[in-house]
Amino acid sequence: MKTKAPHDLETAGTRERIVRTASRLMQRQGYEGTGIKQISREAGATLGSVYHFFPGGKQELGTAAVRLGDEEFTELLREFLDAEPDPAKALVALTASLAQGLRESDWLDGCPVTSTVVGTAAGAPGIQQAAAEAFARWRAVVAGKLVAAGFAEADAEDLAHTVIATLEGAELASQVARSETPLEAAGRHLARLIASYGGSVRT
Amino acid sequence: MKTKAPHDLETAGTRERIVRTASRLMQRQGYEGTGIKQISREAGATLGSVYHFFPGGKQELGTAAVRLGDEEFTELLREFLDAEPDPAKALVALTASLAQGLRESDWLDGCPVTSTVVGTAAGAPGIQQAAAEAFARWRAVVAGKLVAAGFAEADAEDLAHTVIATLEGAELASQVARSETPLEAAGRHLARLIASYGGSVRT
DNA sequence: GTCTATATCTAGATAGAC
DNA sequence: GTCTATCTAGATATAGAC
Repeated sequence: MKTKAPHDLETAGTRERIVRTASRLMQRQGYEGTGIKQISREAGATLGSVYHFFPGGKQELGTAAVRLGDEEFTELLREFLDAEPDPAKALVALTASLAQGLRESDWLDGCPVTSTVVGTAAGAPGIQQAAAEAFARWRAVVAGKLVAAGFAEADAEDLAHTVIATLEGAELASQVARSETPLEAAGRHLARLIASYGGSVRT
Repeated sequence: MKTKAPHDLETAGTRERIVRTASRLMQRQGYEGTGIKQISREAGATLGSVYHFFPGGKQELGTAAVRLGDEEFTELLREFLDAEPDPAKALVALTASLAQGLRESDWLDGCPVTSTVVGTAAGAPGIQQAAAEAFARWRAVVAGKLVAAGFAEADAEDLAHTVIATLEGAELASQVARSETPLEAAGRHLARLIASYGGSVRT
């Protein structure tokens, strides 16, 4: 990798400022609800710069935004899974963190990938594919952790599907209900499900 | 109830044709991606009729569309839960049915409530509230079934959160991945989770 | 790479005849 | 209740100077 991504918008290059602003706006307003002019304005870039870096227009921007959301959640996932040997406990901590993030944003910042891809399946295949790749990567990270914790490969990949699906659904449910309860319950129940394979976590 | 809803668009009244068309389009394209003119055209109604029945404009239409999706999924949920005494087995059958519906629509028809509400949290509180009510109703239906199957009230309501969240997330994951696997795994794992409370289902 | 100006189109919404 | 015509504002995207 040649380009290192600065973590604050001020010192980031123009292209990166645009992608990050697009991701943040689409996370809150969805793909169709976000305008390129709004992105360029809030990113502190001109419309010409946006089309300079993204000649494919809005679809290319949406794809880049989904990929950024992919990377960010992959990192968060790894962070929590690496911090705790027991995958069940790590998932409980992760759901608590997701709930906290939602509440702190006044329930506005859900999953950026989900928010961006929903409602685009018809006319934006690049975005849909980028979202599919994100989900697959997250599943692979979870499955890897489960294997490391002693699960059989087949069980781990199978469980990873439900872990990711439940995290997504619970984040959505928490956002809609404006309540930590769905995510909190999801964390406990995923831990219980994992423990049912013979692990040591009791809930 | 005074008005009975006909189940085919041809014999339905204008107002109902509009709501059903709006729900179907927003299910596929999202709220922001669906235009009122497109709705009126595909519903076989004029723009004047749309604004006659929905003077609140697009937001009122979106709210009505979410309520329709609420009713439809409530009915589907009851249908599957009533057909089978064991809630775990009923959920496995339900996930299979959801997966079949997704595949048959070429992965276009996900949850109409989710598709409509995502990306509208900011500027359409009525839609967000209608979606929250839908999720709450579905949870109540699931919790009622679990109580009837012998679960303690607190466990039932707690589990219902995760059942609904996992169904939502798995339907989304299946749609994005264009694969039945996430829904199929969700059904099995929810059954296993329920069985872990001392039930009789083995998976 | 950045900027301004603009072309083209469609959105949501309204007015008023019938 | 239904229809057509229209208003205004915003969208995506492009052109071309700097």
